[in-house]
Formats: sequence, structure tokens, C-alpha cells
Amino acid sequence: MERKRTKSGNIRLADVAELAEVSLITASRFFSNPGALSVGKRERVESAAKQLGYVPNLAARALASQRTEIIGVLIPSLTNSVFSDVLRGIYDASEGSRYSIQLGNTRYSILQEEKLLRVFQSQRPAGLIVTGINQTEASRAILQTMNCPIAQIMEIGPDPVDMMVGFSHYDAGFAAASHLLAQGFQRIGFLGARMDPRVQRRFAGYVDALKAASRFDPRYIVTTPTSTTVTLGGTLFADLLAQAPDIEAVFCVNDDLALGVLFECQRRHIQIPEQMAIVGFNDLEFMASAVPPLTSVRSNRYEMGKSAVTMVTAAIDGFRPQELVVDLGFKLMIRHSSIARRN
Amino acid sequence: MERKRTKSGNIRLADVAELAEVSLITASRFFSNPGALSVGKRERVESAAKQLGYVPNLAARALASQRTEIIGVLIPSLTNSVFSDVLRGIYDASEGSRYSIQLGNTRYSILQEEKLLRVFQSQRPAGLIVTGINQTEASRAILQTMNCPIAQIMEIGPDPVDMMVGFSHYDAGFAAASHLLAQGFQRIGFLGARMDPRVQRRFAGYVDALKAASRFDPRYIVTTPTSTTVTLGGTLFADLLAQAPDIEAVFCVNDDLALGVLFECQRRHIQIPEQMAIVGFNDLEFMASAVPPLTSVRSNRYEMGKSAVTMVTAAIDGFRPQELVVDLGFKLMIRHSSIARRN
DNA sequence: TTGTAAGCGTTATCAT
DNA sequence: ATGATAACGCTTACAA
Repeated sequence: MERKRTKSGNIRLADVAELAEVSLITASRFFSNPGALSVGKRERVESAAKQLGYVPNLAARALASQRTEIIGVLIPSLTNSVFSDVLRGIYDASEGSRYSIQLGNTRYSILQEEKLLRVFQSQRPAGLIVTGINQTEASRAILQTMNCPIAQIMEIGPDPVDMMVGFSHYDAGFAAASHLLAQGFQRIGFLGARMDPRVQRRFAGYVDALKAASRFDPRYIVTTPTSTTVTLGGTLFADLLAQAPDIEAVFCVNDDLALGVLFECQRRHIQIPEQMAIVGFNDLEFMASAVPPLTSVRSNRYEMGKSAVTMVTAAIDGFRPQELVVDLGFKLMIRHSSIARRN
Repeated sequence: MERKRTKSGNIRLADVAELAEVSLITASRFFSNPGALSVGKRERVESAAKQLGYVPNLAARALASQRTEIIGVLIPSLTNSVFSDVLRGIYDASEGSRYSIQLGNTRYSILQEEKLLRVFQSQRPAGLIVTGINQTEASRAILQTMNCPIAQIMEIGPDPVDMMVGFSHYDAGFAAASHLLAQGFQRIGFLGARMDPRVQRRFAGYVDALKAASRFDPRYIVTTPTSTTVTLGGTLFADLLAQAPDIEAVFCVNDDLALGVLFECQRRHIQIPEQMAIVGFNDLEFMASAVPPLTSVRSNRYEMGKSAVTMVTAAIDGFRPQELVVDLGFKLMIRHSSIARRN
């Protein structure tokens, strides 16, 4: 375990080459294309590298090769478990590849997103994954100049920057509301928090579904820009009951709110679904084991993250997918909480 | 918005210098130490950079300066909301600094941790944050060679690699069990999942507390290496009831399990806390708004992430903290679910 | 299969 | 305050 000392104190590829008695470039090739080396040299370089504890310098590699193996990822929240799932998909997929992930948290701010994009610019990432379709003009301009494959995730829409993986939140909101209507509920409330672009599109789906059935009433709607908590679900539900005591069902824009509503109903001894139907969104794991089990809209978040990485890495390698926009869809998980009394 | 084209197609500092009619190094100084420039040149460089849309190349900077502004972070899970909170603290703190975060997910595997540490080695991070104190021998060796400030987070223990921010999971487990004993419960169960090192230390605290009170009984213990879900909480609780029908209270090693127990009790019409007391761990937000509100152990996760970054960045700048080991403690949040019937 | 030479874009060093 | 020159550690030509 002797240690070569160079000016900088680091073991360089040159040190490995020297010990292995090969040229620098041969040592370099051992890492990029070992098959091109003769067996003897390959073994000598390998053992020399191990003996010296050589670790390649990524900065030097990036500078010389003019490319990195970094995929930049921009998500709006670290707390929201929706994004934990997406991230898990992203990290799982990246581990099967040679790419590493550089993560940025925009906190639901498109200005912060723009800022982080500028940071990413200096890293020269090989690919990019951004959340949603509501970038600023400046962000779009930056994305254009970065000329690397880009995936927008979480939702799909017109005018993709490059690739897209997601689903229609409008359709999902419409489907959730339609389900309640189909069950025969007439006075259907909406509880919304944070009201980010995707939440707003779910909301729009709800509004249109109710309007189509001539059941729309602004009194049924309670929203807040505040971020989501379970406790908030209870509070918003209390507000809703206050302004529309005859409400029969609630569509909560996410499952945390739905859980809060469940607890509030338990507190008030409101029977679910007999006196109040509940539908959530995201289908977090606890929805199925709640009492009663809660209806929700399942999206393929893990898959979304995984696909985004797969698409981006494939595109980096020159294999651009046939379909640039991938709709992963959603699935209404109908459970006891939204089954009509009369059924 | 004209665009300079160089061999590589990128705008280099040299292009900025040329346009500003200063030397390369003067342009460089504009970014590292603008105060050292005369006003005239400063303005010329600034406008030239803006005009060309210059973006510094981090790889070149890292290579030339022999340092980066990357802090590597290794956590065991992206799904566990405990780590979302820690991460939020980490990212929030990093945004106030000039450092960016490089995240790795070890999935509770110390071998994966070792692997990721090797990846980090090639990036030459300026600082490192790792989870827990159970690194492999090889990992410890790698950490030693990276000579950068390192913070171990989540728990504290003997023999820190460098710095530490966390709390004693043993003490917390002991405190939770002691609380139930103090309330007069005699047959106190333990529900555990995933059984990572910190969970095991909480378990050890529980065991010792019960033994000290001569209330320990292996029949009261149900654990599984499986990862945690709310549903699993219900299942484990059912197992516990089967093997110890006379159980009076349960200490769940995390809040998801506790929520699962709550639901299972609701399903079985078991009154909380009259027939069954529940204590969870982590104090996730929903614990306070459950029906009844659930007792839990609160840890300062967000602070933990934030402090780790603060300590590491301070150390990078040469300001090593007085106290290398910081105990952030924990707090028993006593709520209705664990108040004894006889009180 | 192997090697030589010339960068990659920036900062450190040493002058002036 | 400003500049010339030599690194930094690696890869991409191109050559043999």
C-alpha cells in the first residue's frame, strides 16, 4: 500500500501508467475500453491502479471529453411523498446506468427553477428531467441552449420542450368527479391546497365534470394556497361543512387532505360513506388500509421517474424514442369511502 | 445576442476577455474577486459576459483549482418521510451557501453505501454527510482518505469519523417504553419493521426499560425485516394480539406502523387508549390529528439536516465547531392514545 | 495494439 | 491593478 506522491498529492493516471510501465493513454484506455488492451498490459494496469488506489478525476474527465454523466433533476418538493416515489424511480433507474443524478428542489417556484437551471448549466449535464410544463420563458430558453435530452415529467401537455412522461391531471380530476356523480352523489365538494399547476388542472376537471352534470356550485369549493397537511384536510372540511352543510361527498386534491377529512368525520361521528363520501388523489399506501378504505386516483409515479431516466439516457446514446410524449395514465381505485348508499 | 463560436462551440472565459479587451486572468478574477478589478474593467467584463451568455465551466474550475463545491449526501431511503425532512433541511441550508448537494440512496445497505462512497471519491466533494454510524470497515477507510469534513447524522455514538449530529435512539426507545410503564401499563408490546440499526437501538431501549421494570416478555415482541407500511402495522398488530391477547399497549417503531395499528383497532372496535395504548415514533404530522391523537417521539430531523450542512460548510472554511458531536435530542409528544385509563 | 501531441477551460503562481 | 505562463488530469485526434 505504498503511496505515490505527486505535486498535488493525488494519484493520477500517469502514476498508474508509470507503475504499470505503459503509456498514459494505454492506462486511460483500460478504463474506457479495456478490450483494446493486450492481456498483459491490461493486467498490469489493473494491478497498478489497485495498488495505488487510483480514483479517476471526474472533473478532468469531463473537461477533456467535453461531456459529463450527470442527469439534472428538478422537482418542486422533497416533502410531498408523491415526489419521493418519482425520485425513487429516478434513482433506481440511474443505478442501472452509468449516470448520476443531480437534484434540485424548486419548492414550487418557477423562478427558483430558473435559478437552478442556471446552476445546472455550469455542470453541463448529459440530460435533464424537469417537473411539469409551466416553465418561465427564460427557463425554456435555457433548456433550449443546453442541447441535451430533456424530459418533462408528472403531466403531459402540448408543446413539449423535448420529451414528456406523465398523465392528464385534468382527465384524472374529471374522472374522480364523474365517479362520484355516477354513484348518485349530487352535492360534491372540492378541497384543494397548494394549488400548483397540476392541482389546478385537477380542479378544472372537477369543475367541468360538475358543470356537465349541472351540479356545479361555487359554495362546494374550498381551496387554499397553503401547503398540504393532514390537519389542514380537517380544517378545510370544517370550512366546507360550514358553507355548504348539505354536502354529500368531497373530492380531495390529495390523500393527506383526504385522511384529514376522514379523521374529522370520525371526530364528528359522520358516517362514511353513508353521510359523506371521500375521494382522494395519488393513492398513497395508507388509503387502502384506512377505515373505511378510501377511494383515490392512482398514478404511476415510480414508473414515471424510471421511464424519464430511461428515455433520457436512451436519447443521450442516440436512441430517441418513437413517441416523444408518453401518457402513463391513471387509475381510479374505487373503495368503500365513495360507494353510494343506494347501491 | 450575437454568439461567439469557438472550436468546441462553447463560450469560454477567453471569449469574454477578448470582447472586454482585458486579459483572460482579469476576466477570471471578475468572478472570484470582483473587488480587485478597476471599475472600468469590471463593467466591461460584466457586460461582455452577459452579452455572450457566458456560463462558467465547473469541470474546468474544479480541475484548475483542485477543489469543488459539492457536498455528498448518503441517505438510506427516499420513501421514508423521515429522510424527506432531513433532506429538506440539507437542501434548504445548501441554498444559503455556495455548495450544491450530490445525493446517494443506499437503500439501507452498507455495501451500497460503500459503492456510492467510491463514486463520490471521483467527484472530490468538499464535504460529506452520511447516515448513521454503521459503516463498513472499507467505507471508513475511504472516508479517511477523502480528507474533507464529514458529518454522520441521525444518531450519535462513540468513535465519530469526524462530526456528528443526531440523538440517541436507545434513549428515545427507553423513554417511550418508560412513559407507558409510568402510565401504569404492564403488558407493553413492541412492533418493529425494517429493523435498521437505529430501529434496533430503539428496540434495545424498549427491552431494557421493560427489563428494568421486570415487565419484559418476548411474547410481546413482533418484528419483521420487511419495510414499513401502514398496512403492515395492522398485520403486525394482529400477530401481536394472536400471540399475546392480554396486551395493553404497543410501542411502534415508527408512525406508519402506529397508524396501521390505529386502523386495525378501529376495525376491531378496540377502544384507544382504554383497551389499547399506542405510541409511535418520529411524530409525523398526521399523528396529532388522528382520532384519537397519537403519542409519538419527535426528533429534530429538519434541524439535523440543516445543522449537518452548516457544520460541514463551516469546517470547509476552516471553522471547525467546538463540539464535534451534537445531540439534538428528542421529545416525547404525549397525546391521548397513551394516557392510562386509571389516570 | 500502442503511443505522441495537442488540447479541454479554468485558476495559481509569479511578475510587473 | 493587471498580465504571461504554467499547471490541473484526462481524452481525442492522429500516427505508427
